[in-house]
Amino acid sequence: MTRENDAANALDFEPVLNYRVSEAIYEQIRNKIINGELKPNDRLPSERKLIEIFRRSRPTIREALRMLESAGLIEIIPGSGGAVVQEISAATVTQPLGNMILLKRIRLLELYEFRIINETAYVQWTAERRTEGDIKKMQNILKQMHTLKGDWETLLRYDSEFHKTIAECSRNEMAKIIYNVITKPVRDIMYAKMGELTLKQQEFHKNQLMADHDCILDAIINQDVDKVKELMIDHLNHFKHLIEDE
Amino acid sequence: MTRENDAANALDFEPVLNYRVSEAIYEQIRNKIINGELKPNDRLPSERKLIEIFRRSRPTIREALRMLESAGLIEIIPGSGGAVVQEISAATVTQPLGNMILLKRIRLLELYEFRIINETAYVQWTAERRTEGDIKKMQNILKQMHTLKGDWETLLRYDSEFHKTIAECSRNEMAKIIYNVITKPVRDIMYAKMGELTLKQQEFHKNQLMADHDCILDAIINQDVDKVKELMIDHLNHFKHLIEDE
DNA sequence: GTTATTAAAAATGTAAAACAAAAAAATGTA
DNA sequence: TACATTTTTTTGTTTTACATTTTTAATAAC
Repeated sequence: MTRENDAANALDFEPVLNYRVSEAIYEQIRNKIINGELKPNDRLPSERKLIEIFRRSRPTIREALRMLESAGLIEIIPGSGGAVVQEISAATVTQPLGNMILLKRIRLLELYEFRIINETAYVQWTAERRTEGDIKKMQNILKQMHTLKGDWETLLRYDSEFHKTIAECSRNEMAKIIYNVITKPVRDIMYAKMGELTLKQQEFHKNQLMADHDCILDAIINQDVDKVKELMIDHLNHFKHLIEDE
Repeated sequence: MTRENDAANALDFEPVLNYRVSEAIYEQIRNKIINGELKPNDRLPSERKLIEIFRRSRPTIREALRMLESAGLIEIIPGSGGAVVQEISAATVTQPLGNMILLKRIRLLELYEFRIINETAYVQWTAERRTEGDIKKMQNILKQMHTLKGDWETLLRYDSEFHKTIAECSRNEMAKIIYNVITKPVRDIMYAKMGELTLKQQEFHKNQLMADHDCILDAIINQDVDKVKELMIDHLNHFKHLIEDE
């Protein structure tokens, strides 16, 4: 830190940005969405009306709309007037995260390491806070899994649903968000790797998966926080090797 | 799942998208960046040249560029010809994730709970992986903090820098991202709350803050993983009440 | 009167031409 | 060579126009 920087920080100066009109328009609309003035399914004024409102040309307006769309904040349907404010989804985060993985800025092992400590926490919270309804929901998923003869794809879908339910039952909104964000890239790789294994190996993993889940749910029901933590760590470590050296 | 859906899935149909020319151009350029054909600091052709290459009008080209920019893949500097491919950074994930947190209106206590389990993990990783350089960096921050007489604002800035350094030294890219996303909303509230306290209370918290940090750094240096975990949990719990009932 | 068809209106998608502003490159001068 | 000025290039913005698609309204048929 230089002295100049300290002085600037103290005075709370900020670099002058937003010199582009389209960015300024983007900012204004974005803020109204962020602070709730514009809610999901609300319609923005049509392009022509936005021209009148902002007193700017149509290409400029359209560039702003393109940015909003790219950020996942609106969806534009031609013909039917006005862009529609979107319910923000995990995809808006999953996509750039996927980019980072593809460009090797994040190693999958780091992501998995991160997943382990997070899901361990979620399952602990769930063990503490689970309701009768939660238990029924999780039991149902496992029951369906057991009656399943099927392929890996469907099995992994149920596996994902089980973990997702745990995240939801943790009653922590951040847990849900992060779960959704992390899951996709990790699961994409795991599914691919699973296909490369022999049938015997696949069978082994399948049995392990279901046994692990059963134990975890038992511990959740018994609210055995320490045990559920250990079980989840073991469970995730069982499948860690599938994404190693990637 | 209906039978129709299953049939569609089996045939691997996908909805027809990309009807917009600007999106198709965006996709083409994005793919060249993702697969490495275009590397960071490479320059895209100028808008005029892109018009010739894609044989499309300028507004269409510009909308594609605006999308690429919005995704954090390029930066456009006026005058100096051509958009520059960006080194993809955590910011591309931080921004939409930040949007999500703001839009989901997550309760601060949930966010803080999430912060505790995450930062506890980060500090454990850091204790395991810290280098001599890491230690020096953290010692430096604490030294500056001790010589500081100042106000809460500067103190909290150093506090933030200490925690941020821990996240960075954890050598997990997700840790950095999540730290950056969580920090700001939590810290904004804490700073406001701190101002409402009496001078005596402020002094007490100030001393606690610095004592905690010293202990944590000691444990990091000694690579005492269990202890550092306890210390971080205690440290964050000391300040938890500042955001309660918010 | 109700329904189906058709035409009009409105909205987004795209194109072309023009000018402003700012940065880089080229030029000329000392 | 070093500097200042001019020219060129590039992005930012505006205006006008037309194509395409969807919605709405009007019209015709039953």
